[in-house]
Amino acid sequence: MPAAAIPAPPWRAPKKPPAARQPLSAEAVLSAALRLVDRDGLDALSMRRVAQELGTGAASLYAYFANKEELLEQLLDRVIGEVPLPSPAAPDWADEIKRSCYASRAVFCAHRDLVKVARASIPVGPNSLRYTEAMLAVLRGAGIPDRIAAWSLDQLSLVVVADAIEAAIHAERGRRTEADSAPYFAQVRDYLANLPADEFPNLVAMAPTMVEGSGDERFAFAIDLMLGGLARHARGGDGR
Amino acid sequence: MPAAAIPAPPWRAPKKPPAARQPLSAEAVLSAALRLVDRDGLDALSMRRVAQELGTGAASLYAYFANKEELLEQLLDRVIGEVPLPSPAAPDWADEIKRSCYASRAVFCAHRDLVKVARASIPVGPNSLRYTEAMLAVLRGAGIPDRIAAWSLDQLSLVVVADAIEAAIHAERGRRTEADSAPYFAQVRDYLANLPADEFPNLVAMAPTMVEGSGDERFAFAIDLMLGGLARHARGGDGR
DNA sequence: TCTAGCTTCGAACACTGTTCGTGTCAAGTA
DNA sequence: TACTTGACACGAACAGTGTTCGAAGCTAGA
Repeated sequence: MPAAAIPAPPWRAPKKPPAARQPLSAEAVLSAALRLVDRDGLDALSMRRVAQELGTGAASLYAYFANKEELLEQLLDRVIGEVPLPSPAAPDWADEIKRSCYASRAVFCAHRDLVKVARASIPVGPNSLRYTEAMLAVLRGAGIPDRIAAWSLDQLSLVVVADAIEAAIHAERGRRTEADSAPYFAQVRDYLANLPADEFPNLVAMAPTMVEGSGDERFAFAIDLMLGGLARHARGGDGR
Repeated sequence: MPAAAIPAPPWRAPKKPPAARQPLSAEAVLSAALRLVDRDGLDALSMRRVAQELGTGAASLYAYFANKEELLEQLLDRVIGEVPLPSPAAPDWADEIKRSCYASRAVFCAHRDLVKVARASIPVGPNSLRYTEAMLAVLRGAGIPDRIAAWSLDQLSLVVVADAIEAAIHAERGRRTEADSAPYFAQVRDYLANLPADEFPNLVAMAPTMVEGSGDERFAFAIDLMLGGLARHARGGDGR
């Protein structure tokens, strides 16, 4: 008669806990990756850690993404999908563009430094395409010629991304609010003010000005500068 | 009588070949690093390979640079030193600024993708300071208010750097000349043209326009857009 | 001549992205 | 029901990274 309940040999036992994980998919990987970036920042996003978040190994991810770059690309597109699309029916086109730029910046800043991956400016993801389409509709609706519209949109995106990256860098270094940043900017100002005045007369004189203005103010200025140059191409002449 | 010319025991011998190397210095490290970037690109620049270029080990570099970031920072400043400074005595300030932006772009592009390291926009190296000083002199000389001058300079640098990065990315992928790029752009154009026309009417209609214009033309447009917005702040009103 | 301090750097650490080959399991076929 | 097939999963390994430690070698001062 066989002995009941023979314990499994311990050295052969461990297997793995089923972990109750759903069967893995590109969607699940992206969600895990985004969770990780939001929690620990872009530098913490390694293939191993994403896999760990899903209770698996790094090799499994390569079934859904050719490489890390592709994963990041799709992750960025997913975030861009959070940006509300501008409406071509808005009464003031310039205002609508401006509002949309602010919205983009806000979305990027809400995901730590993920925006750093936005390098190659040509957008290919579905959400990026939708956004580009909507922006083009607004610009063309304002009577801006196609060439100007296409190139300006490039430049606007560039400014938004660059500004979001800068904001993210500051935030990562603990300068999240204006109050947090004050000591840092004061330091920069003092450094500039104490340069040799004969070689750097302008920098010395402008030291306070150089660090003036909040991130929001500088961003607003950049967008306005761009739109100011753009307005003269819109319907109705030079746009003043 | 001692035997002459006893060969050293081979198993203890190797030591190292003197390699006729000068005693290592921050300058020498930077030169080696720049040589490496120019030859093999930024991705090839690892501490080990820079050290190898100098016939030593990676650990030696840390006597001169706190870390890789500091090395890259100084490397970039060195390259910025190659840009000729704009002259405040130029007859047309806008033209001088434009010329300087072109010169910067050319210098960046001459060093492969090194420009990618230009992220934190606040410049601290001596050459960056000299360049900023000279640009500020031109802008202030044009009667542009200090705040506007400071913020615009930020934006101009941003555009120059971003454009140089984009050019570098294209170049790294073998699209160095316009002829090299043609097949790639044709591909992008066809992709856009074949999107569903009901969801992307503007992108489909503008497909040829989206890829129109050489890198130089687009860069010129970006700078002009910026200067167009800036001109209205210069002495003499809105600058048309 | 002997010591003190500085420069140099081999070896090691803890990571990274990516690939290979095995292992597992469900569906389809005989 | 038994067997095969194919897709998915993933541990282990590879070649590389930035950085640190501690032991050597060298030079200058006593």
